[in-house]
Amino acid sequence: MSRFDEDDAFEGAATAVSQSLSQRAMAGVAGARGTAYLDDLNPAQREAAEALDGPLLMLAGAGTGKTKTLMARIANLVVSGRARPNEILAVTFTNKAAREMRERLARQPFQVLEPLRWMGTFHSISVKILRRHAELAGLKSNFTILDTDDQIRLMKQVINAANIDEKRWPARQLAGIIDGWKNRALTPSNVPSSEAAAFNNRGTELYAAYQDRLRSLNAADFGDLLLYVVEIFKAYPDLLTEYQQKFRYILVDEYQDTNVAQYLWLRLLAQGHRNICCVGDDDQSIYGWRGAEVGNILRFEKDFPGARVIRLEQNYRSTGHILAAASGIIAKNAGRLGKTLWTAGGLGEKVRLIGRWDGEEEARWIGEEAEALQRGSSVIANRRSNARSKTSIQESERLAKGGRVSQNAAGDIHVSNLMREQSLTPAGAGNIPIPRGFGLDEMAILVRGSSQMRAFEDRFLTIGLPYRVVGGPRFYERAEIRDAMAYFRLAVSPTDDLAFERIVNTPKRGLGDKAQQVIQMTARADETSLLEGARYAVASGKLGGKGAAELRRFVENVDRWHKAIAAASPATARNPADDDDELIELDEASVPSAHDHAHVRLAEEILEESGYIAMWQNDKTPEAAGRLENLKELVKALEQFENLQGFLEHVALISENSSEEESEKITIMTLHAAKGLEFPVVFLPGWEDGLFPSQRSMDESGQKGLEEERRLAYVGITRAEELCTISFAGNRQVYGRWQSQMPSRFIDELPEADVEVLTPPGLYGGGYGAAAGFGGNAGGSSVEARATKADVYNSPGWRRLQDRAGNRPVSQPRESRHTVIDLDAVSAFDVGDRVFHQKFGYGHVQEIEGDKLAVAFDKAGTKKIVAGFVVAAADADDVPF
DNA sequence: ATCGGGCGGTTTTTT
DNA sequence: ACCGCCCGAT
Repeated sequence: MSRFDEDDAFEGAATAVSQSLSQRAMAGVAGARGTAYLDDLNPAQREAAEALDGPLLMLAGAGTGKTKTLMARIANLVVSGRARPNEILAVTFTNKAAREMRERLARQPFQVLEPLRWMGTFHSISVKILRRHAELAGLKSNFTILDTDDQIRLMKQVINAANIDEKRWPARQLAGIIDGWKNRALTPSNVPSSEAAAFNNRGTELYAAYQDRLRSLNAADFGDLLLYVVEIFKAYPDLLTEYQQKFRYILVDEYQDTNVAQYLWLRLLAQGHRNICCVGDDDQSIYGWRGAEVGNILRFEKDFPGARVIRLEQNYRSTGHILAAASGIIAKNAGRLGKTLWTAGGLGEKVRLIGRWDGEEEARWIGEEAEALQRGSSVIANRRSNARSKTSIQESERLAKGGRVSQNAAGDIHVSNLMREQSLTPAGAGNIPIPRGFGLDEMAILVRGSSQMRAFEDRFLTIGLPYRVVGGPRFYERAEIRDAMAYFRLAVSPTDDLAFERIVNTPKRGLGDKAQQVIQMTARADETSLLEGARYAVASGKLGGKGAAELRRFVENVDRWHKAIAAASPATARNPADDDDELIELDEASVPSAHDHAHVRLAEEILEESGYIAMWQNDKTPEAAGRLENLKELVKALEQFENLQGFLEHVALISENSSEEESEKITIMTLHAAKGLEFPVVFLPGWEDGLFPSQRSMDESGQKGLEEERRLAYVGITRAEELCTISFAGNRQVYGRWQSQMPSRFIDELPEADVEVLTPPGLYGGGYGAAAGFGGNAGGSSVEARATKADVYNSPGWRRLQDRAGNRPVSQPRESRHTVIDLDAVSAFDVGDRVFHQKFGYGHVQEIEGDKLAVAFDKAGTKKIVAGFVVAAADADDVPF
């Protein structure tokens, strides 16, 4: 299979021109007169770009010009003669970040002529290193990389082999546990005894078994890639020294997202020279749930004594009000490194806050607002400026009679002189000023969870508003793509048993469980691959009937494909251990710029001859056409590569949506996906307790979880450049059930002075900010504060709104049967109390342990819950639904 | 061997 | 409400 230099060959194409130049221009940088690239940096940026030696932590807030600074720093490293580009290790978290940095570097006024060969993700760099020293980890250098899907399937096998009921102990859960261990750089023998109880007391045993299985398949999962490198470095100090000397300077982006394994990886490499520059923002750490340790960044100065810390705080992205709102929220978090964003620009628009009746209306309002903004107005400003129109006059009359909220036929809320009543808008602002007209692709809707997306898609389809969903099912994760890839994998390495299993009966070849068992048995008896087992099973007559004939054809096909591949790539014979940078350069230089496309034709043949294409052509379901399209796209993507091996390696580490259309569309994506992006107009819907902050985060991680949610809120707001609109709904369908929602506690945390409330009175009674102090637990009783908000939904304004809703079933919001308990009010419960939990329903308190309760739920069994997230319930008979 | 109905699970996402 | 998975019926 492919080796570590092949992605270089791919990336190499883009740098081919500078490549040939590099042989002459050893200085590595051209176009830089002295240090001109430092000129347009602000003082902090400049300091960070010039502090080249020793450990440096660059705390770069959102929109503070981090990448620009990094570019200058890299140029500086090279120009000052401290390092050649290939002696700089630049690590990013995602491929996207690596690609962007590479492109950005290419666009600089100066040019680093040699490529930064060691710029990439933790994983891709690890693979590079690991392919050279695979045998030290018990692998061959052509090991395959399993993705999550393979991983789960393998784990299922391990669980079944251990005679465990896979129903009660699902593979996904085991995968989560093992991933967690790998993230913390724990090998099976290192797992602390305190965690021995994991997975029915057999976690470590299964972990060991899984690792054995992987090794016998010559495969590694994502976690292994990092873990093995760490293990090798620890076990072979001489080798580590080599790499320490090779990477004279280390740059790390998004340091707040690193997990323990990545931290150790970096620390090992940086140990000698300590020339490590970590860039990050503790306030944007939002991946704790998958093992990221904010602690890494908080601890930096202890890890690297004498480290410099430079803060980039001048923000070039957002207006003053937006920054102030974001800062106000994040200030509620404890244990920050501390950073205050400021801007030299103006205050701009206030952050706008609006409540709606339910999720559908929220989507409806945002859709209309998006349309209005295109014309440079706002739905609300619009209505007002149209005060002469008939409906508006009627409404004005109604308002004059004391009605404060009305609704037009479309169900829109018309807002009266709310602003003046609430004194939240500068006096005399008779209109809501909208800075300018915005294009749809300047707008984004950022949601907490993908389940929220559908309401918007539904609505936008109805009104014909073009939208784009980012982060849907990834191209390379689609079934048809994975099937096709399995064919390619098997053709490249006929011993790839996982690939064999996946496609031996796809399309249907009459090979069911029975036949596949025979193949497995035969292969195991001969200690050989499934393909060989199949060959023998057919030849020896162990397998008969029409399945056998099909299987024979299948085996023959694979043989033929494999031969074709072997014939086309003599390079496979080269020993990867010989590779070093110089050799790679020669290789890249000799790559013909115009590939002949033999491997593309072969891929087409494979898909044809296997009957896979025919399978979808015969499929009458509506998705079939799309799947065929995707397969075409896959084949097309192959053209970018030299051979199938290189392609497979690339895909193993990368997943991206390949089709990127250009037309004007509003973007819908999750807050997580939005990190690092910016939009002039941002909508942040669904700010409701339980949804955002997410109930589950809080249940699972308590205060820590809440703080991560808060950082997510911070990330969301700081995506906005000019206009940021937060919204919430009073009712929402969750898992098919209608639930009444309470506005997010984060809304209370927004600084009043930076927020403009567009919500009709009554929808948010008690006045904005009435509940301030909740969550900070400094103020008075949160119980009261929350109760006040719950009452909002029984207020006259709310009722009226409800009556007028007309076109929908009016489901009376459930009355609060319970009082919400303060996060810290543990003593509020006794053993035996009846409690309610948003997700698990009703139950009785069994045990109290610090701030955690053990609750026996009626339906969900016994769970440990943080006390703040259950509420006292009236009595056992009082069960709703 | 293959199709369909019932059942449980259900965030966020990368590599 | 929806999706994927497993088992029972064809």
